[in-house]
Amino acid sequence: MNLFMTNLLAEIDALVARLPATVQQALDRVTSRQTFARGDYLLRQGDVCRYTYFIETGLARKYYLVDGREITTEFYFSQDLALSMTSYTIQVPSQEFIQALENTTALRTDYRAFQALKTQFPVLMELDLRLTEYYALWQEERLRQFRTLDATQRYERLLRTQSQWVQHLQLTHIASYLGVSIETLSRIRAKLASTNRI
Amino acid sequence: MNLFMTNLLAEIDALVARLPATVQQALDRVTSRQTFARGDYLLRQGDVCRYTYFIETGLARKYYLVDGREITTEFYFSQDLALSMTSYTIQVPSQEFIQALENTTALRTDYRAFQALKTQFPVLMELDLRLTEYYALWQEERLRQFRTLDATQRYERLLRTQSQWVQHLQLTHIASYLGVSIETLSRIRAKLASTNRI
DNA sequence: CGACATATTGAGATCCATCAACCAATGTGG
DNA sequence: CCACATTGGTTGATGGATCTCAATATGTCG
Repeated sequence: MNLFMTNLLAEIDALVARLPATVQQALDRVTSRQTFARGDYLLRQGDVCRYTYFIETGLARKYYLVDGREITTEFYFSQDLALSMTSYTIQVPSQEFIQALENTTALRTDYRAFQALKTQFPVLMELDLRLTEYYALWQEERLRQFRTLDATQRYERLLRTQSQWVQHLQLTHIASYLGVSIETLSRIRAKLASTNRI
Repeated sequence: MNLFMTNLLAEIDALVARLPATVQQALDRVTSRQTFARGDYLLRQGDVCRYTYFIETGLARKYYLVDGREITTEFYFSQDLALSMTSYTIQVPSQEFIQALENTTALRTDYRAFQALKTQFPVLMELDLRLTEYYALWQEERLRQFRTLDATQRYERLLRTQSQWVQHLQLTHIASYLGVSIETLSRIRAKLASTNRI
C-alpha cells in the first residue's frame, strides 16, 4: 500500500461516519449478515458477483485459475470489502473465486439495491467512487511492486505491511499472491531466517 | 483490454452523449485547449496533477523512474484521458511524468472546478465513477498479463490489441511498457519476423 | 558527412520455475 | 490405537527465460 493511500482511507472512513441516519438505514435494509465455513465460496467462477461482502470476522481470498493453477489476487481481512471488481461492475460472469480461508462472517449488500440507492443518495455515489479510487490505486501499487521488486523484496514488503496477517496465511497462498513458486518462497524464508539469526 | 470492458466504455460514451446541455456548458467553462510539442511534459514528477487531459490529437505516455530507469505505465492516444491517478485523486505530488511523444493537443480540465461541478451535477459523479471503474479494471487486466504471460505473449497481445499504434511507438518505450529489456524485445521481434516469413 | 539516438546481435550471468525426493504434522478408517 | 494416506513445507539439481554488458549496425537530422 502506498503511503498516500491512508489519506484516501481516512476520507472513506469519514464519509461513512458522516452518513445521514436515513442513508444508513436504507443501507441496512439491503444488507444482511452471512456466515461462511472455512473453505466455503463467497463467489464462484462463472457466477455473477451480485453482492459486496464487508468482512466482519474471519479471512478470505480471491483467486483465478490459469491452466488449473491458482493465482491469488487479494486477501480479505476484518473490515475489508470483498468483491470481484470486473464481475460486479459490469455484472458479467466472474473469472474469479472468492473463498473463505477461515470461518467468516460478512455483511452482504445487494448490487441492484445499492445501485438504486446511489441514484437516490448522491453521497453513496461519492462513497462508491472513493472506494473504487482506492481499489484502482491499490492495483497500481500492486503492479508497481511486480515490476520493480524481485521475489525477496516482495515478500519482505508483505511482511512489513501485513505482518499481523502473514502468520495466518499458508505458504501456498502467500506464494501465489506474490507470484512465486512455493519452493522459491520457502527458500526465501530460509535465507531470511538465517540472516536474521546471525 | 478485457472483452467485457468494451461494455463499460460504451456506457461511458452513452453517459457523455446524454449529458444535459447545462452540464456540458459548465464543463466547457472549466476546460481549455492546450498544445504540447513533442517531448513536452503534461505533468512532471513532484508536481501535483491538477488537470485531466483529454487527448485530441497526438500521442503521450506516462512513466516513472526507478534507479534512473524509465518505466512506462501507459500510452495515451486520441480520445484517451491522461492523468496521474494517485496524484490527481489525493492531490499529492506525482511520482509520474506524462510526456508528449508527438505534437499533441488536449482538452485540459481543472481538478478543483470539476470537483465542484460533481457536487452540483450528480451525473458527473457517476461519470467520474465509471471512468475510475474503467481504469481499475484496466489495471487489473495489466497485472493479470504480467502474472500470466511471458514477454513474447505480452508483445503479441499488444500487437493484437493496439496494432494501429504500435508502429508509432519506439522500441525503447514499448519495451519499458512491456517490462522487458530492449535487447529482449528486439530478439522477440526478430524471432516473430522470421517465423512469419517462413 | 558527421554526430547522436535507436536498434540489433552475441556471450555470460542471474533469477526463478520445475521436477523430484523427503520430512513433519495431522487425520482417518479399520 | 496404529498403519498409512494426505497436506503443507523443505531441500537439491537442472534448465529456461531474461537481464546485463559489450560490440556493432542502422538510421536520422543538422
